[in-house]
Amino acid sequence: MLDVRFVRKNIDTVRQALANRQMQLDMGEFVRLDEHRRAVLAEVETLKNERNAASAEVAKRKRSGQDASDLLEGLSALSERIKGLDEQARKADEDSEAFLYSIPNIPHSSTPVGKSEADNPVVRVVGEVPSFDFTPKEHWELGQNLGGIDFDRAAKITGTRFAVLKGWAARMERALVAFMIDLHTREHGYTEVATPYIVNSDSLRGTGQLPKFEQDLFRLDFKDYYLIPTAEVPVTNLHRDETLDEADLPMGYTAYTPCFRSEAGSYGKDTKGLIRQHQFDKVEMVRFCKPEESYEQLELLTSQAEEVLKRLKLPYRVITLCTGDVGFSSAKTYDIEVWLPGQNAYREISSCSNFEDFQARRAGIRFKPKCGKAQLVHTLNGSGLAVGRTMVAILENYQRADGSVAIPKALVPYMGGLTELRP
RNA sequence: GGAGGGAUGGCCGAGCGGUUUAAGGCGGUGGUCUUGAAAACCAUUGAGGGGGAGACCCCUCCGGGGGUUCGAAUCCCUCUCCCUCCGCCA
Repeated sequence: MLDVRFVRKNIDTVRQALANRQMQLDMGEFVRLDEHRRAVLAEVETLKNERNAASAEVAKRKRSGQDASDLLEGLSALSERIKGLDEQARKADEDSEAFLYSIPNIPHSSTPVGKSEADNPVVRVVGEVPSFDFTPKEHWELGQNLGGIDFDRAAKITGTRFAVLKGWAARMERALVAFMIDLHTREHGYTEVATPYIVNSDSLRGTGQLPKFEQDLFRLDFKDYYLIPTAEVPVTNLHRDETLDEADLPMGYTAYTPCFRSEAGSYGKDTKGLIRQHQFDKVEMVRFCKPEESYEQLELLTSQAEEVLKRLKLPYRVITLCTGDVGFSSAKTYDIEVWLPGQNAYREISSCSNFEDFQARRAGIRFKPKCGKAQLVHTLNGSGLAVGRTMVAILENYQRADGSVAIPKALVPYMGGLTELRP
């Protein structure tokens, strides 16, 4: 959420940001709602001031045993008027806040202006794309031939967009999680956390999934609970409504969690394989920092996600999401795309974003500087990495002509010494 | 599932209709003292919103929501969460 006072004073900046994001939103409506809200507020506050003064006078007289019935006479009516106006003020507040919640973050000046994903510039290309003297297979074929990935039984147990991993594949998922978490905790200074996979709606509002993206979530038919779409939600909300110590910043958490997404609106997209599942595993990194350091923190975070791919010797490229493609809450996002020989394409495997104070404002996450008032932190997060897609990338990049697949050296210790998979 | 107890500022904790503009303590910050530090003492120390060029002023906030009242941290209803005991349970 943006600062209401910022929006009020910089309405044209907001309009430009919306245009750059290819979004239609009538900011004139916001101005009307905001002015109405302040007018009602001014009126009700004047009356409350009157009432408070009169009540204090009543108290004073009663204490000294004097009669106060003349004062009491009009007060009942005044209170009734306040009650009515308070209701109007509440409504006006709700309306303008609802509008404010629908305004996306302002893209950072370094976020390139563009209409769609076609305009995302490539920042760097890393690693060598492997060449094959045979036609490389796609991962689902490899995975099924090697007896590790079973989509049919998953469909029986649950439905489409689920997978059962068996034997080496189940172990590889566990190995990848351990490998990534070890890297981030031992070498990148992150604190590992294990959080609930179910969160309440306050948490989802805090990170910006609600109110706008309810259709992407699995909502439980129990209380106000949702399955998490990413560990970003529980981990960022660890510090919701807290004031952090300046000395602790910047700080980072890493967490492994499954993620649950309804994938509403993506019917027919990536229907085969592990790329787009209702449930997938992900290792996430979340950072909290001071405003002035958040862009260097974004570079750091991105490099830490890239390090996973470097260690696994998987070729990838980094792109900057342009204004037309960057997420609702993000001011700047780098996507890391891994090379998939079977698809002959780069596919997203990590997304690293700086939300500046957009989430912190919603979630009430502050820090107290040595001198001065508490101010909002900046929050960042990035996948480090999506585990299923990492497995996809290993299968496709490490495949051989005979259908066997080598295990990346860095992963061998985590696979109990296993160096290759054979049909 | 049953029966009780609780939720107050960064933290602990008093308050149980109008001298609460939330006592007191801890912590934080500034100062006095000191070569420096500690101790002691003094002062200061929440958030959100609105108005104003500014000095400042006003409104709201004692877990959430609703009610009673001229007036609610305080009384009533309701929800959430935490604790204790019983039952069930990985």
